[in-house]
Amino acid sequence: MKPVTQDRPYSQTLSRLREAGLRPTRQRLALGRLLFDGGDRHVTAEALHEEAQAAGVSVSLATVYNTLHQFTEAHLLREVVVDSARTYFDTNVSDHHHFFLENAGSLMDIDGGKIAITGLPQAPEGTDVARVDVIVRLHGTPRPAE
Amino acid sequence: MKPVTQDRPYSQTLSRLREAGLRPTRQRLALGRLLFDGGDRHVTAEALHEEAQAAGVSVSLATVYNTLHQFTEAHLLREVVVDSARTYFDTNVSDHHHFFLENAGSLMDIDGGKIAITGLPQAPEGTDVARVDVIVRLHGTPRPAE
DNA sequence: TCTCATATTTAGAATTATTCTAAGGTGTTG
DNA sequence: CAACACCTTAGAATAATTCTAAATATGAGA
Ligand SMILES: [Mn+2]
Ligand SMILES: [Mn+2]
Ligand SMILES: [Zn+2]
Ligand SMILES: [Zn+2]
Repeated sequence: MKPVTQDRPYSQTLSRLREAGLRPTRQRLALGRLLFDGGDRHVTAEALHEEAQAAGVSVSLATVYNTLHQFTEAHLLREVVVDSARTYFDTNVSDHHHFFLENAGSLMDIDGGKIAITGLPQAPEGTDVARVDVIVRLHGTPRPAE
Repeated sequence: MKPVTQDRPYSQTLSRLREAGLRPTRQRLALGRLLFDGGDRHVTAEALHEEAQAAGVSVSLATVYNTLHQFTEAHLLREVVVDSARTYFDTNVSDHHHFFLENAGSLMDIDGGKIAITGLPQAPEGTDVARVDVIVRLHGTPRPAE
């Protein structure tokens, strides 16, 4: 009888990789589980790399970058541009927007269905709207009022 | 009788610098004129540096960066984050949003007064909204329909 | 199961935007 | 004009990301 390993197939990483035509390598499976198990996440390459190390998964930073980009091409992730210094990858690929806490560098989702934008001028001749991003930039309040 | 030089005081760069407490150096005056003469502009440090060279103004790239940041602190400029590879500086400091043509890397203003965003959830406890950015990402259409 | 072509990983070098350092030049004020 | 703080700048340093090219793993077929 097989022992119940700590395999957590919640994320169905394996089938996701298959559908995307990506070989289920040890690295991609491990990163996929870190990314897709549990809820929605916003990660940088560096942060995911450290998380992998901490989880005992040996993956190079180059592979983390490769994998994040491949997952993005496969629409398993999307990029969020909020900071010109680092790139965030988002496991939530549905239509949504973001709170960005500039101090902490952390992102929170805003459901796309809850927001409406009116009065947008039409896109210039010869262009198509690829996406509309709303970023609500937040600053921590120094002291909670007493 | 003084010749009519190509000084174009349209931008009132000198008085702007004075108000900001910045010494009107040759470099800051030249960059200020490039930025503020004529209409609203969206520039990268590199692009402004090249423009200065082309205009025969000798300024180092480090000074272009310093100046852009000082102008931003003085609210003569603002930063626009649309691309995680480069920082854009915007001479339009009024409330507005952007079209971003991803192919060309160019920005176009959308008047802030024309847009309304409804349904935004309130900012999390302990945070203040510093700004709301709307970015409409555009892709060029391959062929104009005939 | 073995083989082999192909996909993948990776260390380390390279690239690129931006920032830093520290030394010399400039604007302002008395 | 002197004095000093402010500025500019060349070049080095940083940091995120990409590239290179060599080693390794995967999977289809024998
Ligand atoms: Mn401010
Ligand atoms: Mn960078
Ligand atoms: Zn998100
Ligand atoms: Zn603008």
